[in-house]
Amino acid sequence: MARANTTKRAILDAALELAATKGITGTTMDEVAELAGVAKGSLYYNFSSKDQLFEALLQEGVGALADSLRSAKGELRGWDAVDALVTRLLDLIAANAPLAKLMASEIFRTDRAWQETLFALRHDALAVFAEAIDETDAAAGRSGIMASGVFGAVLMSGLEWLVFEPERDRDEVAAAILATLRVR
Amino acid sequence: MARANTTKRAILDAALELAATKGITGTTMDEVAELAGVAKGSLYYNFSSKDQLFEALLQEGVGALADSLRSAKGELRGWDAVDALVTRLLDLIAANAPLAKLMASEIFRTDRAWQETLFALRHDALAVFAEAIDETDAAAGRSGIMASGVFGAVLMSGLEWLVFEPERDRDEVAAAILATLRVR
DNA sequence: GTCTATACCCGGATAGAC
DNA sequence: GTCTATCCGGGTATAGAC
Repeated sequence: MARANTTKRAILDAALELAATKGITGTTMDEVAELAGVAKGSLYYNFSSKDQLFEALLQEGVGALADSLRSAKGELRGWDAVDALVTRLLDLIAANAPLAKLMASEIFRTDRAWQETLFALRHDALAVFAEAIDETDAAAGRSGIMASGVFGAVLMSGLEWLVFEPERDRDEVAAAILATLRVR
Repeated sequence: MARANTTKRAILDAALELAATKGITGTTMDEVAELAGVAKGSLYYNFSSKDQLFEALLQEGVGALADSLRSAKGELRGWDAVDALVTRLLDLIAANAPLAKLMASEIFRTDRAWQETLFALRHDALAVFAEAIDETDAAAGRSGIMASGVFGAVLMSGLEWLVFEPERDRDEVAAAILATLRVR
């Protein structure tokens, strides 16, 4: 069982790294097995199919993201909370760029086997932003759209930074994002 | 030649529609041929490969997007220009949701045959936003990051609207996006 | 310029030994 | 629980008739 868990871990890590650059459909089970250092048979011992492997991967990754956002909000309210969430999300993206890339490319796909799962996870993460925005005076019953906007701004700026301008430092990027948003 | 052009058009339209939901890798040439109403051989007569077909598709789509943004900016400067660009981009997304989905999923891929092409197009589109931001007093040498943020906010809010909350009306969505941004 | 038919390979999944 | 070997469907691309 401990053995199984470390194998599972290796498989999930390999799958994430490959999918971040090649996409999920573009990643083959052979490649995952090779990078994980296990035989292909072991993939299918630990996961029932390729779809189920990537569903587990997204569940773990996006679930952890939502949890971290919730803890970042803590007792903060309104724009203060949005400010803290933006910064936390940027740090999460920086610490897990492969997951961020994968989210960016999967978030609007509606044909996947794991669609329901991803939709729920996406909702959990955005709900934290929406909740904070609802505590401001700008929400006006459209905090869902606004939450997506803030999330999208951070995601795209964060990946722009990591992929195309990695020489910049984190504080500068955080400040740039906050400068475009009506925070405070 | 006129014949070839209409065939090309049908192929490109079919390819875009399919790729918007299934992704490029997940779209097969057989499916494109069937939806376009032509035989598979005609695909390869008009485009040398699947990669080249999708490169042409992105070139056409993102190129037109950049042109439209530039014309929306016109003589406007600073926050007024950002405001106009946000609204125009939202309209472009609404009018061409499949392209918007495709962009969202392809923009951070770095392993594609058409990587160079897409990078240049992406730069053209973002440059219009960056230029407007540079005309404000908030740029501080980081207009590239800020432009990505604004673009990401509009793209994600726009797709949130079209994919998950289509009952809202366009003006409401535009207002919600602008309300999250420090415009004016 | 468009079609049908086919070559060829690669990817997901399974069987069964160890 | 992990391996190797293999099956089989489906995918890109090409050949050649019309």
